[in-house]
Amino acid sequence: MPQKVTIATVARHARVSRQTVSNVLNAPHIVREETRQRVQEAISALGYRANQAARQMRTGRSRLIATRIEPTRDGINGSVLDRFLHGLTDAAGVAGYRIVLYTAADDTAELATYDDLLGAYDLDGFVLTGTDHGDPRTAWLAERGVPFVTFGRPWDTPDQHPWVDVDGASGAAQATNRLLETGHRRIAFIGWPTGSGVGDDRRSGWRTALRAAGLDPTDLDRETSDGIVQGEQVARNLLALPDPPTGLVCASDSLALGALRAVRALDRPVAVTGFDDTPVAEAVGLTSVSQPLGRAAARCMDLLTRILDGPRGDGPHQVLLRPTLVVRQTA
Amino acid sequence: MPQKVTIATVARHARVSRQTVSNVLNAPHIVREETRQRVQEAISALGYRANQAARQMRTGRSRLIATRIEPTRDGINGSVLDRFLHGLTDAAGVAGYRIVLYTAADDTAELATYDDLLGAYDLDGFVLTGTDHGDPRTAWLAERGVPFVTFGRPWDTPDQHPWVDVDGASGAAQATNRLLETGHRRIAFIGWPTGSGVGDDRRSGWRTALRAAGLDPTDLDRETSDGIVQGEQVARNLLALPDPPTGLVCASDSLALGALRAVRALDRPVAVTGFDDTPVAEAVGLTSVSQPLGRAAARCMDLLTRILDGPRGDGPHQVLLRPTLVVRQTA
DNA sequence: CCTTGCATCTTGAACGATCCAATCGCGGTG
DNA sequence: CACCGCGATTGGATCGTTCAAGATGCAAGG
Repeated sequence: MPQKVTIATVARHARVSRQTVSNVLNAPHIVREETRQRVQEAISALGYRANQAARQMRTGRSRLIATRIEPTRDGINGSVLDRFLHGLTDAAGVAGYRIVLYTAADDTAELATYDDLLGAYDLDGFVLTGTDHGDPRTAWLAERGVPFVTFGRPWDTPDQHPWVDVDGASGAAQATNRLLETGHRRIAFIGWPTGSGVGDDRRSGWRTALRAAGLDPTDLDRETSDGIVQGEQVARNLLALPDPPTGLVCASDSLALGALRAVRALDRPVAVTGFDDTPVAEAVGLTSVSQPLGRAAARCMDLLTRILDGPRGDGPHQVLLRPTLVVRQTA
Repeated sequence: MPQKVTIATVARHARVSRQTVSNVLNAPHIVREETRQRVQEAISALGYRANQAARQMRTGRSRLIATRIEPTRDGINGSVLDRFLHGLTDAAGVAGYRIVLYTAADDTAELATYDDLLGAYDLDGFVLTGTDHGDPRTAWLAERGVPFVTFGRPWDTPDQHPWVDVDGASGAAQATNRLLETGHRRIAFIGWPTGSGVGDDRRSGWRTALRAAGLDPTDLDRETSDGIVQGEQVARNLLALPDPPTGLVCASDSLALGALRAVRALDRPVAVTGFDDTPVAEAVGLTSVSQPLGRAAARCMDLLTRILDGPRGDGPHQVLLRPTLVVRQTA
């Protein structure tokens, strides 16, 4: 049973005072080089690790960042957050932080959880995902001066806080352009009801791309809630038009999967693209828009540490990343 | 800017000593009822929350539990861990713990991370997932007396530590029996190479079910690494036999998806079942074995808190849960 | 009336780090 | 030779909590 190694142990071993050891760790430049090395050797010889609890008590900083883990609603889209979370954990580790998870049934419960996490664990900051119009969470956090970054744009308030997002319009445009390049002229969009920031963004990309090609998007724009069944129904509907589309750009892989089912019933080929490049897309060979989740997570941590670790060279506080189109069999 | 509320603030407000407040929180039975209520009122009136860092420094307990988040290897199976993680976070919250994430490139890095987490954050325990034969992690942790639970059986050493697992043999047997009940007599198994605990377990379930029905599994047992392409290839091979199987029990949804592709090329119907009931299975209508991940996570936390929060009524330290078969179109 | 025991509550110290103010050594200056 | 300035180092106080030991009050027992 090895004795506990504290800063005092290291100090004795290197024949300096505790404060000098502390300085070596927190302000190396004010310690003479020779002394610094001696202390460093003692640290690694003894396997010393600063006790976070003690440090936190004194400094009020925990080096802990919270993020929420969702109850895998759809199951398909869940994997997006899963991958983001992995990237976040990685990036946090590099920056010397750790990710703490929490769940919340609804918004009220979530705010209560914030209070708890801040009060009991002295969390340094939050990473929020899936923000939508009029999100109460950002206001709550901003009000209390808690550092946070959102993955997802604040759709109402312009740039009140740091965020990272993926350009959904660009993604949808890329998918649409791919179809245009392969000769399609009648390209429909299957998306969510207007009103959701993410959904409207993707829709606008499709619309813009069509218009840029001199085509009219009227009649080809459909709205439905997310899901395979819904996608199939809407797609069937579209394909029964007098002048049916030959390409379907979908706002999610779930919708695209449904669309694929509708297409399979036909004898003519219809191109389909999805969104998010979920494992399902890869499995069934669905062309889909892939979000750079690892990079997004890294940028989130970057923005957050910039706030936490003091005013470093500024750079932008808002980051918009471009997704890429992964071309497979369906388009 | 509200003043920080400490145990001393509460003590003053309730006109008792700090220690009495502490007792109300940690050992309510030794405080007079009347006093207890007065303190409780002060606590809620002031919105007091015990500072974890200070508590941790004194007790050496952090109420933090670590678990690893994997780099979504296959992508399909990733969602299993995702759902488990969500359940774990929930269960931990109820028990008054929080989940901290970490990643690790390889086993050596993982052990180093353990050291770091224990040294710096004083973690209370670990939940390990995906244990396999001769896992170095369990030995390392056990050696140092660190509390941990594994989700997944230790396949070599019999019951050295608490674990929770899902009965893969039962799952495969259920899938096999379903096919037997619907009239199938030639039922093949597509699994992973022998040597992996999980894979062998599932294979044995299929074999046992066949034997119990008086059927001979010889010739119908196949081994391949996980993946859609691999599944397709092996299935095609099986279906080309002189006396081909009419049902395919697969060790994973990935393999089953591949098998489905092979089947689609045929004109006769062949039943296929998968394993893990991933979102993909639901998406394509694949019959699959569903693991009770939420319950598994809850049992993990239960076993862990039993170790951490002192000797409660024992009960078993090993839990084997039964999966259920989700019947869809493919079988 | 004093002792004993029990229940209840209070006081001082400790956990391990950082912050603060004071001290030390040392070469240069008046 | 006393003094100064400056960088490097030191000891003490501090964060908020729990532990260990001591104090208090009350009732029963001798």
